Amino acid sequence: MPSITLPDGSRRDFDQPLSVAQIAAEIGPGLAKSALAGRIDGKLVDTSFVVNNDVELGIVTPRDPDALEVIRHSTAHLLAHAVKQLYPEAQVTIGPVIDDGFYYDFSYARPFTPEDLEKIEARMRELAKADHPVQRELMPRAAAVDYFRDMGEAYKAEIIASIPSEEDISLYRQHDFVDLCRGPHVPSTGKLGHFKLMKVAGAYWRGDSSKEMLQRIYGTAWTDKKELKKYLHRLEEAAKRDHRALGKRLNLFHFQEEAPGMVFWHDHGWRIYGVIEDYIRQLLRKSGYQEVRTPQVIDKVLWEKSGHMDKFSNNMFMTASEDREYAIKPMNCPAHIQIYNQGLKSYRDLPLRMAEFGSCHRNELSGALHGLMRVRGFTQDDAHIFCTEEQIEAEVSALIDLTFKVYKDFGFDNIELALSTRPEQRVGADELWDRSEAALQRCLDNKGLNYRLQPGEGAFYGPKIEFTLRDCLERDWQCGTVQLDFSMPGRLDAQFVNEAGDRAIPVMIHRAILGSLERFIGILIEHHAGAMPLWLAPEQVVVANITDRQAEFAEKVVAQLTDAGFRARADLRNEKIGYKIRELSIQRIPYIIVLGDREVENHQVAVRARDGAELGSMSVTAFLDRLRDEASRP
RNA sequence: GCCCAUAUAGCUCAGUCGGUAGAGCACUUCCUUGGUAAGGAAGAGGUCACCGGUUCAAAUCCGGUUAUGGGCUCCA
Repeated sequence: MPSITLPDGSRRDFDQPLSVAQIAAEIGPGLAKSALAGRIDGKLVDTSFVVNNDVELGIVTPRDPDALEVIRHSTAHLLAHAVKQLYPEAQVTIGPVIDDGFYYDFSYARPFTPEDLEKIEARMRELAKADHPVQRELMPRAAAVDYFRDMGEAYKAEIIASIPSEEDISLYRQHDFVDLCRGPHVPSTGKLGHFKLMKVAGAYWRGDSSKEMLQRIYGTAWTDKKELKKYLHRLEEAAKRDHRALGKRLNLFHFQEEAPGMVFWHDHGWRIYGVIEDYIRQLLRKSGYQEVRTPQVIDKVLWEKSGHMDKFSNNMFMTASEDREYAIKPMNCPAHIQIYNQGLKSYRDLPLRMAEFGSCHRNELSGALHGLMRVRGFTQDDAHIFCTEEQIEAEVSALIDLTFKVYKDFGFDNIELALSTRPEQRVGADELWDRSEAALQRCLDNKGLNYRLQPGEGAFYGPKIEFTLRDCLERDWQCGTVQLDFSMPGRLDAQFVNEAGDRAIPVMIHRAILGSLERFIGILIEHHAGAMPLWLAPEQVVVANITDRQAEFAEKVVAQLTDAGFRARADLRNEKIGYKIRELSIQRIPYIIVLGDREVENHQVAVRARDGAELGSMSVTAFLDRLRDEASRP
């Protein structure tokens, strides 16, 4: 007879098998009412699951971290239930849980409209209110295939038929709706309610772009009303930070129809770009890199040799002149090898670290473009390290440290790592892949870093470590990358003379820290909501006079600030001070200096910080000290 | 590239049933010299994304193209 260990360590013995729901009721009526699922020895089960041996049991209530998973999954079923009632000809396919919610893919003759979504959501609420019990049943696989095929659910039948095992299939039934599912689910639809349908989009059947397009309905679901509201609020906040809107408002950059995916940088945006470039450049010098610059247009022959034409010709911009075909440089590594190849290298030259603010163009699919985040023309903070196999670990280790430092300087502390291993389409012998994957893994392990394994996600020439940073809205951005490459140096004839006097092929490490400057600036804009930290702000100080009488003094103050290396200007327009302050505040200027007759008389400046704080009057020297202190970080 | 939606003044957006275009902000000029988030008045500003079709008549209806947005796919 079952003996149940509860999460608090207490044990209860029962003299007959009981369901999770019954056990919850034994513990307390409140618990029985709020039970959504059970967790048996760490595995989630339905509340109807019958316990007949000794286990550890947790009751999943809305307060349990696992509750969201169950609720979202069940809400996806509720969505499919409503769609089948309203549009019986629609076929169901899959409906998984995702970050913040769920989706369900349907096959239907026409796209769902926003009005359809409203109707569906209303029906979902009715079904939830009716509190239909959700029941699990088992069916042999072959019978399940027939069952769904007879219902006209060809996609479901296909999914079931592709499940390899011969074990029974579990189905979940609620009212007149039944779906294939592993579960678990909430005991009845009344447990659901804090959800909202978000949008419809197209999605390929089985994620394959050669297969038909389905209608995907996205929804969000939470354990209570407050959580749902919090999520919707977070979306609003994210929308307010959209770098495309801020880029326009702050006059940083624009895009236009004639150059899709290519940035027109305006003065202020280009200042940010320049500050970042200067920062990286100064870091490169300290870290033993040489900086180079390579051509934008290079004969296609080089790209054939490197293997890029083979794999990426669809995404490369081509041009021709005098019967020669050229590619617009999509990446910098082959060009860097050309520099490396000038002059015979010795093992004493290694490691040789070569960096470039590499301007690249890739003809990304039009539908993939997205503001600064996904562009066709961009600049990588790229570098390649030529080294021996023995040097890999030290180099990669230093790169990991360097990357963390850069992110920290830009205000990102929350960084995740991933190790991506050999993809299906690749160059190089498996033995090389074994060695390079092991080398990266050793680096991560030796540093004691946690990382996610991403099998098959490596580059075609080697495995990689990827750095993902999380911004203040908890969104993830993959930026940095360290890639090992045992193939390309050999393909492009890179060599060095080793200690024995023989020719050997160096290993190449590809690495970028920011990724692309364009994208990184987009991330910065959103992370800071346009209010760039002082050292990055395009305009650091604006000096505003109250009347014409202070114009001359204002110019003098600006000159002093500019001489000290700060980005400052005067706002001498014939406008009231309140008007100027409002406008400059909207422009997110870090410091506004207000000058009236008092300041002129005392030879002081009245300082107002971006957050609205008035810092009082001080001498220009004192203000400069403050600026220097703040801007010296990093 | 695929699915859906959108495109009107510099910006944000209205524009009903097909009858030649409207607001706020910004801009220009004038008045105002005002102490910490919008002072007042006047003025100028549009081939309604582009190409074609229907119609006596198209911002409006239809088709195509381009770009953008939300997804999918892709991402060296």
